[in-house]
Amino acid sequence: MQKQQRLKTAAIEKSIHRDFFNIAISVDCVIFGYEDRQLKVLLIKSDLAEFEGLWSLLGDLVRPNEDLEAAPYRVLQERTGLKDVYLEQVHTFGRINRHPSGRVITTAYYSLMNIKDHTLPQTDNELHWHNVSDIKKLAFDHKLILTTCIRQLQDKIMEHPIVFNLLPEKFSLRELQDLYEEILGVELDRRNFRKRITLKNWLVDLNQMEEDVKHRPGKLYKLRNGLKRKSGADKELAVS
Amino acid sequence: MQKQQRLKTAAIEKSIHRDFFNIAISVDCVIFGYEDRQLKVLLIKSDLAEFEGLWSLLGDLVRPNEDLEAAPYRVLQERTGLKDVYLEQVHTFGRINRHPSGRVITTAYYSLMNIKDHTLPQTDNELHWHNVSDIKKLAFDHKLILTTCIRQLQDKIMEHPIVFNLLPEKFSLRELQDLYEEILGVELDRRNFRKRITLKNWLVDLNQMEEDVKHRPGKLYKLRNGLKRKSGADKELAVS
DNA sequence: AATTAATGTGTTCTCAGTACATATTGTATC
DNA sequence: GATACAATATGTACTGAGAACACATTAATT
Repeated sequence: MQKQQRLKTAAIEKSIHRDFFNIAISVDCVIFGYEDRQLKVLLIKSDLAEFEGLWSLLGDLVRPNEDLEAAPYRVLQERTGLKDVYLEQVHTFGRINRHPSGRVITTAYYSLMNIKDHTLPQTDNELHWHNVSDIKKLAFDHKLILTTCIRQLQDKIMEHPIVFNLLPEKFSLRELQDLYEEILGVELDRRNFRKRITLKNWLVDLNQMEEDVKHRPGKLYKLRNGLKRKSGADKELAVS
Repeated sequence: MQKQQRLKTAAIEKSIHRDFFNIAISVDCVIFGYEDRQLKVLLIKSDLAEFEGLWSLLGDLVRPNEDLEAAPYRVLQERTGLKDVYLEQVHTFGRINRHPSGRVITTAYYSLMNIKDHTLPQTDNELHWHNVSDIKKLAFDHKLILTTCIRQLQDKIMEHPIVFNLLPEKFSLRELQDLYEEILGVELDRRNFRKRITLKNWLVDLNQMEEDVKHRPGKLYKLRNGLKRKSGADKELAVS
């Protein structure tokens, strides 16, 4: 077995020069947005013949001189212009035939952003927000990746103050509850929801009221300072 | 931006033939065991000059015709002879310089196995169990990987019946509690622990007693049928 | 037979989460 | 301007998991 370990190391060195070990690695970003009470995801038209007419996640190959964690940030900045976004690594997918052009293993990240804060580059009309609930089929294994990310998002939002990345700075409790209901796919009791949220001490009452609403305006809140993490994806930079 | 997408696909195709995109991908396995009230991990002596005298996790490059998820199973079988093990994907690590021999991105898995059930290959004296609490430094970024896996293990054991993979088939509640205390790094109240565990309905009372213990023997239990998953790592095979 | 050191079990308390009803406020309608 | 409407705002009782805590039981040792 010791021999095997040596072989392994030798193989790593050779892999830089031999086709045999050539496996590409990419990142794919599930970019969530929220608008009109709908959870949305940013997709781009696939340009592979195999997937004509299908949409796909935003992704790119990891560059040789780029940290893995840096790649999704780069993709996001290239596509949306956004720099400071919430990003989280979710899972790495590597079935042999998941990419028709060759062997590509991909690490999936999800990101949460406020759609209204930044308009998409107008030059690119192949880039659109899609309602998550309308998505039936995607290119590659991207539907599976999307599903995995949604599940992880659902598991996290009650414990961690992350959904606020999807909302404007000021929001009402009703807006917040709508968002939770949309992500979790369930209806929540208004009184209990308020209690749970206020108990967590995530919010600051701004002593302001909603404007331009049809009925009685609600109070406005914002996320408490210090809770907005740019990313949960930098485990690799943390102290060991 | 549309152009960029085309470039991306072209790049994927070229990457199979060009050195420029040559990034190797490996898997590393954090193989946990438990013996003498100590959480252990299986390590191998590193044979890289850069890491002389240091230990490292068991890993290998992913093969071109091998699903990513299959790689850690192969590594485990090669190293330990074990086939049916609990395996879970944890995180993918890809800092540029994490491997001295070249650019290698690695996906980390952890595994839980019962040390006594299978002796290690005697041929390989560079392969040993180490107490997790004694480990200070490892080769590569393997200490960080280990820490990440331990944290994930801690997060999971109260909700999911997985630690039983570390125990013999029959065990007493005291043994189980010792194991939980060792993994979590805390002391637990015996009465509350029993209540929490029995409430989950994971265990079957075997109506047998411990033998060869110095004092009053305790009852023996086993994991209920149907709860022992071989793996939680096959997300990619699940229904989308 | 007495001692020891473990196993085995029950009660109370706290707190988060759930179920549920009524008062209040601003808008829209007549 | 009075009324209806539709949303916001808030309080109370119930349930169940988890934590704090004390005493009886059993088998091995002396």
